[in-house]
Amino acid sequence: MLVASWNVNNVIRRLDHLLDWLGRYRPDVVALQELKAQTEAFPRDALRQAGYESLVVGQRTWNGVALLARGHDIIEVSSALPGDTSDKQARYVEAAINGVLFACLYLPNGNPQPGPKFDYKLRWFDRLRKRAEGLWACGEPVVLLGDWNVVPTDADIYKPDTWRDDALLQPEARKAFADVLEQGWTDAIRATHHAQVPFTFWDYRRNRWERNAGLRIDHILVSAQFKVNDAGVHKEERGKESPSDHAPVWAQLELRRTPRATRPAAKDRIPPHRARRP
DNA sequence: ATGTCATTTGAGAAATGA
Repeated sequence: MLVASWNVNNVIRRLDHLLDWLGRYRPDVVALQELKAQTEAFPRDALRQAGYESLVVGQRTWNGVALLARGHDIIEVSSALPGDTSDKQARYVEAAINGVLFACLYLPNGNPQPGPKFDYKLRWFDRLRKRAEGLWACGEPVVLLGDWNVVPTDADIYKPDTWRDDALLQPEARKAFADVLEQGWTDAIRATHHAQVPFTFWDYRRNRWERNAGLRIDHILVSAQFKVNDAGVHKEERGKESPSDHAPVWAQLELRRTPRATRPAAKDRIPPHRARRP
């Protein structure tokens, strides 16, 4: 199963690139962020003609997330991250697709820091950590993917020192990400690239694309039921004319034959009537 | 502080977010 995540930075402006990319790679499930469009304005029909059903949580001007699926229904689980009903920003959508739970997320950027925006980022991250904990424990295969707006380590950025004060590198944000990973999730890019990870974002300013001055802030985390066969970044999308400032990140996943994290193999299970005997 | 890109407000240029 090929899954991918892409912060498209305005889905309407990026529609041609998106359709072209979907046609070339045919991912099974796609998470989109920064739609910058209301739900009614989302190009649902164009995507359906390309073979994709969509579940959209849109918002005027800012934010907006969506899940796309090819050949399977999308069963909505949640259109908001639990934990704060007063939070109206469209940053989270969760759905079941072909027996797998997908959480598409767009974490707050948090700049400038310190300040209220950074506080919001950390609160949002804490709510996500709690949700991830519940999803990990539910026993189903789960994929958490999106724009996490966090550079996990200094190895995930071209030159950390010039970004040291940025919200994306703050120790509190890095710890929040590490705390989610600590639950057991596998970072698909990290697991397949080890020391030399690819970047996923290159700021529009200061010729950062031309200089490959990038950051790794888009992440795909998978639960223990999955084997990550391969993962990467479709970097060429960032080199196109009028690109998003992010490139798509992808992972080729396979369900393990024996989901050990869920339950033991049949031969190892103790029949209930014998287990109850003293 | 700057840069880039796009949008919003409100009617041109400035602020906002990323």
